[in-house]
Amino acid sequence: MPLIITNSLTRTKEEFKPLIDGIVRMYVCGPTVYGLSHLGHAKSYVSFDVIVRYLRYLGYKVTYVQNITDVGHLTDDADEGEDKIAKQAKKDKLHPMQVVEMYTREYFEDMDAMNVLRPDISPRATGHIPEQVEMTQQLLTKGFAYEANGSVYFDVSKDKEYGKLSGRNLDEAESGTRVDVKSEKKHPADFALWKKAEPNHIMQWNSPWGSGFPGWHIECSAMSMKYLGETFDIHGGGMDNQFPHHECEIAQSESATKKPFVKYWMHNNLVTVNGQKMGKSLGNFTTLKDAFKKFEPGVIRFFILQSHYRSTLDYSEQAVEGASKGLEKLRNTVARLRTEINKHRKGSNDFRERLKEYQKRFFEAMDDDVNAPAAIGILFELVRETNEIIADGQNASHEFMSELDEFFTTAAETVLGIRLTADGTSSEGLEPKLIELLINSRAEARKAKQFALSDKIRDDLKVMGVVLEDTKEGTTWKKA
RNA sequence: GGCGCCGUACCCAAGUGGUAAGGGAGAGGUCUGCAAAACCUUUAUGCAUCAGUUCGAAUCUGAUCGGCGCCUCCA
Repeated sequence: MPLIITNSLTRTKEEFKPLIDGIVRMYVCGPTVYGLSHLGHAKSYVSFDVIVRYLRYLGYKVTYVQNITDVGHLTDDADEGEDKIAKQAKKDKLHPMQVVEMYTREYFEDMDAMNVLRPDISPRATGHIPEQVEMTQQLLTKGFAYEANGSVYFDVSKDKEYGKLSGRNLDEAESGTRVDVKSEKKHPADFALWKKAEPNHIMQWNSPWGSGFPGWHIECSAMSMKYLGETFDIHGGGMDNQFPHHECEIAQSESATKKPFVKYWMHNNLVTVNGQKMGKSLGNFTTLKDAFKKFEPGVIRFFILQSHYRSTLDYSEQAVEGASKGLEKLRNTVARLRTEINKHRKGSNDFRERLKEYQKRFFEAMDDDVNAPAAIGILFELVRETNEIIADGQNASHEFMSELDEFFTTAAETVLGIRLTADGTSSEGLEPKLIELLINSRAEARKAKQFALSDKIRDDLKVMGVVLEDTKEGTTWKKA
């Protein structure tokens, strides 16, 4: 079964065939580091994390590049207004690079917590000013750009294909646009490659056109092509970046190289709150740091994966709560399965054929445009069957149980990045030993029918955030 | 105004022509000193509405209603 993905460029599902056999070169638009990441960011980076994981599982050698935008995006429309990072810096009384450094660290911390694998290369825009200047120069030389008053703009009228990703044409954009025509630009859709800086602008660099800073789109073109080549396989990002950002990337890149820029464009959909986009401007966002106070990071990841990457996901605490319970169910079953394996039970392998069926369906779902929610659904069907086998199973063999465990591990942990053991529960250190001691004392009290004492131990532990659960096999504990 | 998306149970959410996945919540049950947890069973004759195509439609076509995204920085 081949892997099928939706290509935003052709608006169809296509079989995935990398340009070079066995190798995938992939770029995803990273964050602008002037604030904490929120759930919307998480949806994008978790989605592409699973795509990378699955490509690697399929045997591709993936080079995954994701930029850090630490300069150049403006607060305002029409290439005017303030630099967002500089604005935040002024507010916090910090140097812009301090702001950038701080939020870059926070970003990686949040992603690490959600088990998002780090990109192979995390290039920063400020570290690639020469590349951006060079590309701008190239576009000027080839006649696709013009200089105006110390700034350089891309001339969209020179690019016949401008609009092919977003499906809009320039005439309509012109009549419908709310952006005022800026005198410097020849056409309102022209966009800045390089912006002249005012003397008080902190972040500025020398260039052939005077001191300034790069425009919003050039960094992704310059950095992706530097590390992945002039044509590469996958470019990803949020749907809200499709226009103008990705459209402009295509325009400037293909004008500069005269080659196709990207084979497959993949766009993740947005997180909504009561049906509305979660975003900075609306102020309806929940930062990951805040979400992690209520939910384990793995739960947020699981919640995101229960919707398709191309669908919106409506956020509410109730919905995440549901995901949390579901994840716990999956983990409980796998944990129980693992203790059963060690009992070395003898039995038949009658379930093997059925397991193969589940495996087939799981990978078919993943092959169909990385349908993680469908794949998770299949995993839960297997969870129910696994529980049944454990409950009445004199007949499941040790070998079969091991295969089952192996599949759960591969599917959940390797492919989907879902940790099957809860974060923060460790068997190391003094703490678990002390809890075991208390559990044993409580067991003795119960045996002696001293229920007041046994209940007090249970209640006191609960206050400390340790929950005891009585099962047939004895008492287990976990952190609430 | 232009381009595009969506409407599936109380909540989240798969399914894009063959008779409604999955998770949560709810209900019933097993277990249990009690409680919790866990596990099992159950829960949409129907997929916004109306019409059409078809042997067959949540899925295709048209219309209507409702919600949203992009066209400003945004994942």
